[in-house]
Parts: sequence; structure tokens; C-alpha cells
Amino acid sequence: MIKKRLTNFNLEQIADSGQIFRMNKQSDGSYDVISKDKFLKIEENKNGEFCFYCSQNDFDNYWHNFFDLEFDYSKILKNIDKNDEFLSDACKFGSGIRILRQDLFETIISFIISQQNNIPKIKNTIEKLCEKFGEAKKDKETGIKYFTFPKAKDLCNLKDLQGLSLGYRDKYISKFSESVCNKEFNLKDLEKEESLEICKKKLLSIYGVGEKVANCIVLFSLHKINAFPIDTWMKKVIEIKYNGRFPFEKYDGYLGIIQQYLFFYAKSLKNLTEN
DNA sequence: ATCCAGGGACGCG
DNA sequence: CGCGTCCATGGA
Repeated sequence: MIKKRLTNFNLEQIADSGQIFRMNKQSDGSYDVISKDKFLKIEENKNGEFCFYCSQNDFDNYWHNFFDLEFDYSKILKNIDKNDEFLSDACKFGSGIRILRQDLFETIISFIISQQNNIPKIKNTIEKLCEKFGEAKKDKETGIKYFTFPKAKDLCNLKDLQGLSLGYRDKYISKFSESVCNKEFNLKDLEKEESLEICKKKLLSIYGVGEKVANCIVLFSLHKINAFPIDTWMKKVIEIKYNGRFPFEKYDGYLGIIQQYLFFYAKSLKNLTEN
């Protein structure tokens, strides 16, 4: 078990942010996270320390990077236009959010599922997918049983994907998985690509991936933190709070982090027109 | 330009 | 309890 004192790191905020990944709050207040074939329990103790139930090796080689712990988010929080009250409030409200580095294949599948869908159902569908096609495993540290995320070769057959309430998205998943298996689509090359625009272009070539989903994938997996996904919440924010014109130029270079604060804050408010 | 394809959880009046 | 909406995309 690794104990860490961390600033700008909040489990609840990370779990409820716009990122779709396998993180679930347990009845004892701890959080179970699953990424690829890895499991991690995290809890915050009375001293305000975070306990990561994994080996030093797994922490250093995987989770540290996954949660983007090297990056100092307070730099961003200091750069906010003081006159922008809504954004200042949003940054305070979500200051513990981190932009994760999620597995590329897992992120592509997850965000294809996310389109025209709600978060409880998305999570439910992903879990069903993992139970059916993933590998049953037991976490060494806690003994907790879990299912790994499926491999591309397991998701190629369209018929196998039926009955999981994927709806019309099933064909997107089988086609993409097949293109990964026959090397038509090279995940490794995409992971190495530096340019946000080239990454987006390659992702947009996937059947079933459009502008919004491509932006989510480059931000949440490839960590191009200037990507700015615009969903219905962001549309509302820009329209109601910024009269249709958000000052993108002020935050060039880290727009994706700004987007997460805005998204998380907007969702927490019952009515955007008030406040 | 507009509609529909699957589907279900959730919030609100 | 019924209805609108939800982290959209592609094809007709």
C-alpha cells in the first residue's frame, strides 16, 4: 500500500468528471478503479492521505501516470481571468479533477458507447461488456474479483455484441475492433503521435467516431490537453454564460482542463440561468 | 436540411 | 406517471 499526500486531487470529482472510465465508489467510501487488466482500490484516510492499494512498482509504472500526478494543476488555477466569475467558481469547485491517461483502445470503445447515452447506462454497458468478454481476475492486494477490459479480438463479431443494449453502436465497435486486429488501424502509432490535429484526423477516420468523440479520446487518452470537447452541457455553458463566444484564446494550450472544470461545474448546477 | 436507428436511466412537472 | 433528455454519428 502506498500513502501519498496530494493537492488538487479529489476522488469524488475525478469519478464524476466527464471522463468515462471504470471507477466506482464503494459503501465504505473507498473507490475501486479498473483500467485495462489492472485493479486499484484507493481511499482517503483521516489524515487526508490517499492510500493506493498496490505495489510501488505498479504505482510508479502505471497509476502515477494514469492520474497525471506529475502535473501541477495549481498553475492552471492561477491563470484564470479574475473577471470571469463563472470560470473562477468552476475552477474552485472542480480543483481536484485530473485529466487521466486512459488506455487508448478502452477509451475509443467507451466513447463510442457514450454517444447519445447517459452515464449510468454507459457504465452499465461497459461492465456488461467486460463481464462477457473480459478476463476474470482477482486483485493481489485486496482479493477483490473483477473483469478486465476486453481485447480487440474479442469484440470483432457483431453477433456476439448483441443483447448488451449497445443499440446501433454495435457495428461501430465490431468494425473498429476488426480494423485493430488486422492492423488496418495502428493504436501504437497513434499513441506516439504528438500532434493533436493528426491524432484527431486519424480518429475521425474510424466509423462511428465524430468530432465530439474524437475530442474526448485525444483529451482523455492521448492527453492532448488543448482539446475542447463540446457536448450539450458545454453548448449550454457557452450560450448562457458566454453569450455564444467563449474566450478560447485566453487559455490556449490547456483548454481541455478548462473544459473539464466548466463541464463538471455546469452539471452540478440545477439551473444554469440562475447563479 | 431533417429524421431515424436501440435503448434505458433519470429528473421533473 | 408520462415525458424529455442524455458526453452524437452516419446514412437515408
